[in-house]
Amino acid sequence: MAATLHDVARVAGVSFKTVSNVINNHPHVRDSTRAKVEEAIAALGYRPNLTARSLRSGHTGAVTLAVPQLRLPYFAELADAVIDAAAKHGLVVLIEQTGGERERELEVMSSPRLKMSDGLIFSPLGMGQEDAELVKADVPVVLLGERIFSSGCDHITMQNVAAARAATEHLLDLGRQRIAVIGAHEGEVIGSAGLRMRGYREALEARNIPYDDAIVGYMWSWHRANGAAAMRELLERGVEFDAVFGLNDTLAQGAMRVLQEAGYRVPDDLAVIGFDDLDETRYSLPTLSTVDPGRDEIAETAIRVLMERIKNPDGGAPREIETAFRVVGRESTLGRNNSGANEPGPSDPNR
Amino acid sequence: MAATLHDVARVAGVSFKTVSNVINNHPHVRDSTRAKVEEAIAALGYRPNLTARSLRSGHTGAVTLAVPQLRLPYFAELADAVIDAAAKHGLVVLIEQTGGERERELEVMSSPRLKMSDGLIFSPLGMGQEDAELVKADVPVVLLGERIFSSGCDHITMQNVAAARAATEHLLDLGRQRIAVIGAHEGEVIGSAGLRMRGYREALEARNIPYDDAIVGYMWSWHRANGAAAMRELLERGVEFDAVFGLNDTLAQGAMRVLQEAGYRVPDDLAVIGFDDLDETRYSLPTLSTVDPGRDEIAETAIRVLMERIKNPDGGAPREIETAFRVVGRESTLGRNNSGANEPGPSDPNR
DNA sequence: TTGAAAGCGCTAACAC
DNA sequence: GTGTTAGCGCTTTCAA
Repeated sequence: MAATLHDVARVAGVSFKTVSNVINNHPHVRDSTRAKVEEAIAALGYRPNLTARSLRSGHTGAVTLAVPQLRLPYFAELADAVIDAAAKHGLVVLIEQTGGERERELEVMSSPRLKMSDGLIFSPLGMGQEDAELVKADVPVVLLGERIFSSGCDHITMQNVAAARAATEHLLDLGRQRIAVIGAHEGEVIGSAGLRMRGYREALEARNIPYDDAIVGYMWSWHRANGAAAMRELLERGVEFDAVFGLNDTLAQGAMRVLQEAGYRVPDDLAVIGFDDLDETRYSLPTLSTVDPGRDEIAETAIRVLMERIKNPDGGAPREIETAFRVVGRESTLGRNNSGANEPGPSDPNR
Repeated sequence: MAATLHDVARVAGVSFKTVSNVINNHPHVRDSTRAKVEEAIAALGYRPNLTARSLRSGHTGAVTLAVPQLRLPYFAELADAVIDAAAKHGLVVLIEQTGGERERELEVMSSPRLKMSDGLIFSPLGMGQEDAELVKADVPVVLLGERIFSSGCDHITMQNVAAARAATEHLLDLGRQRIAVIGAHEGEVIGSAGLRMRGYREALEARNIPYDDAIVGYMWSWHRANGAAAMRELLERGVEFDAVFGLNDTLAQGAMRVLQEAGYRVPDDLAVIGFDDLDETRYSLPTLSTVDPGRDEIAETAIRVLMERIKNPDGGAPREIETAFRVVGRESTLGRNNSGANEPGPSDPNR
C-alpha cells in the first residue's frame, strides 16, 4: 500500500500536520524540519492521495470536456487544444463523447460522474436553442458552439457571421462572382450553418451581387459524404458558378474531390474555400484555403473562464465571448505559386 | 450545497446507512422503505459524491489514456474508440498528451494525478526498448504500440509484421514488382517502422523478389511533410518503381499527393497503399487502400485487460496480445471501379 | 513553529 | 431489515 502522511510523519519524527505544511508550502516551517520531512518523503516514495485531497478541499483539479466524437477532426483538434490549455494550469481533462445525440448530451450534464471534475466545457450538437434552459449542471459550465445562446452559462463562440463573410469576400476579391455554397441547413437561422450563410449573404449584398438559391447545396447533416453528394448534384443541375464555399473544411474537401473527378481544375476553373482550418487542409491536393476560427483561443478562453467561474461561481453575469478569426489563403483559391505553401505546420511527432 | 446521504436520511426518516443500502442496491431493504428513500432522493435531487466514494472504496471509476497528441488522426481515432469501450463498462477516460516526448511520458507515469484514475493505457512514442523497466506506475498499466516489449505490463499490439506483409502481398498480387517504401527508420528493428519493414521484406522474399534499398525512403520522423519529401526524393533520383507502400496512411497520402503533382496517375501508373485505416483514407482522391490494424479491438482489449488487472493486480503473467488486421483495398490500388467505394463509413454527426 | 482534533461524504463491519 | 460505528487520507481551524 502507498505511503500516507502519517507514514512520512512517523519516519521524519514529526506530526503529520507538519508534513502537510511542507507539502503545501506553508511558510512557517523551520528549514531543518522541512529537510527532514523531504527526506522521509523521498525515502518512502510518498505521493499525496488526490482523492482524499479532493474530498477535503471540494475540488478535483479536473475538468470535463464533452464533445460529439473525437474522430471528427474538428473536435480532436479542439480537445488537443483544451488539454494543452488545461495542462498549463495544472488541470487534467476528462473527455465524454455524446455522439452529438441530445439524450446523451443531457445525460452528461446530469451524470454524477461530472462531479469527478470541477467544471464542464460543453460542445453540444443535438441540443438546440429550445433547450437553452436545460444547460446547467452541478458544476460551472462553459458552453461552446452555435447551437445555444443565452443559456445563462458563459459562452465562447467563433465569429461565424464575420468569418464566413470574410471567406466569401476572399473569393469576391479574387474576381469570383458566382459562389456556390455547400452545407446550408434548410430554414436554419442560428447554428453554424445558419450563421455562416448569413455572413455569405452579407458579403454578396455589400457588393450588390444577387443571392441565388440555385447554387446553394442544402443538406441535413455535415457528413463528409454529403458534401460530395451536394457538389455532384449542383454539377448535374448544370447551374453555373466559379467558386465554392464549403461551410466547413470537410465539406469543402468532399466538394473539391468531386470537382476534380469531374475534370475541373482547382482553382483555375473553380476556387474552393472551407471553414475551420483543420490540419489536414494543409495537405490536400491542392491545399485548401479556409478560415481559422480561432480554435486555440477558444480552448484557452474556455479554460480561463471556467477557472474563474469555479473560483467565483457568482462572479457576475454570464459572458459571451467571440474569438478572433483569420482567412487562410492556400492553393485552392490562390493557385500553386501564390499560396503560403511553406507556412509552418503544427508539430507532428513520429508516428 | 448539494444534498448528502444524511440529508436524504433525515427527509426519509431513516438512518443514513439505509439510504446507502438503497443506493447500492443491497438486497435486504423493505420495499416500502426503499420507496420512501427514493422519494427523498428525488425530492432533494441527491447525487452521490463520487470523490467520497472513491476515497472510501479505493477506486475512482476513471482510467487515464496517455497519447502523444489528439490532433494526430490515429490517436484521435484511438481515443474515440477507448472512450467508447470504457463507457460500455461505466468508466470515464482522462486524457493526457505527452507530445511523444520521453520526459513527459515518464512524468505521466509518476505524476500523482495518475491516482485520480484506476489504471493507465499508455501509448509511448519517445520512450524506447531501453526504457522497458521504467514502464510502471502506482496503478496497473496496459501498454500500447511497438516501442517497448517485455516491460512487465500487459501489452496490446497490432500484428505489424504480418499486416505489413499482407499489404505488400496485396500489391504483389496486383502484379506490382517494384514496391517503394516511404517511412523506414534507419537501423530500426522493433518499433512500428522496423516491424513493418520486416513484413515488407518477408513478402518480397516469399516471392523471390530482391530487396532494393534504393527504393526505400528513410526518414527520422513520420511527419506528414516527410512523406512528401521522401517521395519527391525518390522521383528525383530517377529510380524505378510501380507501387508505393506508405508505412502509415499519412505518409501514403503525402506521397500520393507528390505523385499526382508530378503527373502520375494512381493507381494506373503507380499503386499506393497505406497503413492504419484512418477515416480520412475513405475520402482522399483516389481513396487510399490501407490496412486496418484492428484499432477498435485494441481499444476494447485494452479496457478489458486493464479492468481485469485492476480487479486482480496479481492475476498472472503480463499478457502480450495481438489484434486481428485486414487489408482494405480501395481506389489507390484497385482503381475506380473495383474498389469498395460504397463501404459504410463511420457515423458522422452534423458539424 | 508545531501539534491535536474535527470532519469532508461515503462504505463496510458488525450489532441489534 | 435497520442502525451504529469506524475509518479512507487529507486540510483546516484552533490551541499550545
